[in-house]
Amino acid sequence: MAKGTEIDDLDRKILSILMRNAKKPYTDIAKQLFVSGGTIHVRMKKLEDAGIVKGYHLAVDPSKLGYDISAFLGIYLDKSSLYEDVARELAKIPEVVAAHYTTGLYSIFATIVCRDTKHLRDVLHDKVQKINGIQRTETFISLQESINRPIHITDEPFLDEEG
Amino acid sequence: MAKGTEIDDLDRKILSILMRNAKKPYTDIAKQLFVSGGTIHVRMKKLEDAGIVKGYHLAVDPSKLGYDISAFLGIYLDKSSLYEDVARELAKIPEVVAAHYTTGLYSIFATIVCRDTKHLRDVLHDKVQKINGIQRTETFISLQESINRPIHITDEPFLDEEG
DNA sequence: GTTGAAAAATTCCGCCG
DNA sequence: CGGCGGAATTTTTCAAC
Repeated sequence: MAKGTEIDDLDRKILSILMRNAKKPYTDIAKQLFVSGGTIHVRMKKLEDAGIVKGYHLAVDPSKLGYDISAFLGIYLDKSSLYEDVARELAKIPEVVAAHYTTGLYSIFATIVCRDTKHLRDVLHDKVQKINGIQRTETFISLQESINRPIHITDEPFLDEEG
Repeated sequence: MAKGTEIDDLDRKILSILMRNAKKPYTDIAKQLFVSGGTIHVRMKKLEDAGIVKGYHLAVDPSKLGYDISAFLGIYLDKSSLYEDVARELAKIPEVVAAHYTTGLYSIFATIVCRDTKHLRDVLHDKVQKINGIQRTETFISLQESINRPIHITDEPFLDEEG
């Protein structure tokens, strides 16, 4: 895996700012970091071309859209070699927003977001449990999300809007 | 909890598009949905004011920034009443990117992102295990992330870039 | 990495259905 | 009242240095 892209401190600072507020104008970031707007643009193009920046996403409040329940699923497989097949089936369930192949107790760790407890029950019973290769699942319902933030990639404790 | 904001199908479609690509120009979205650019702007302002849109984030590839290990932590507390205190301490650890108070086996479910196995070991041993009130933890290392996507809020199976 | 000018997008406001 | 359309402002983009 060739590593043809050097990331310096300026790149990390730009990313750190945009991870928190992707709408911040390049001109503002430039002022904050004491470089020109063009430099931010060139750096971002490099980071996008290198695949380091994967996309720009809107963060929404699921509960305000009627999605009140999120839950984590620890999934036991009949055989761990079935991982690919099961992951493909999980991807077909729109309520599944994340899935990881993991070490430890479970083979797959998935996150699902549902409207209410009935919806959750339906997804688990009618969709997840029907997937071939899943032995059983353990469900952890999230009662409260206390932390949700991007990874921290700079030395600074905080680097956010306003310059 | 007053519910003073009605979300219609147009709002949901706009959100669905921007959740996948927050950089998409309002003018493009307007064309795709057969309304004017001004309408997109007004709707987005409403959605932001209502707190439905919480922010705009850059998605980055952690491994390309040298963060190769992500892991899930199932945390057992001495007493579940300690949740607030423990959550506050977890928030001080920069490597902790998510934490949920959950039903089921664990009291808290956390996600951490680290550079390598040594870094992970240091975070677990020197930071997490030192927190008062944590009885023990179970660690699930993610070997592969197969699904990671926004919640699905429209009837359409897909609604993305290009109009 | 910078500058400055052209192109594009966002934002705002008066008008219409 | 909610959507429309154009004009003013701001931002992005891209050349040459």
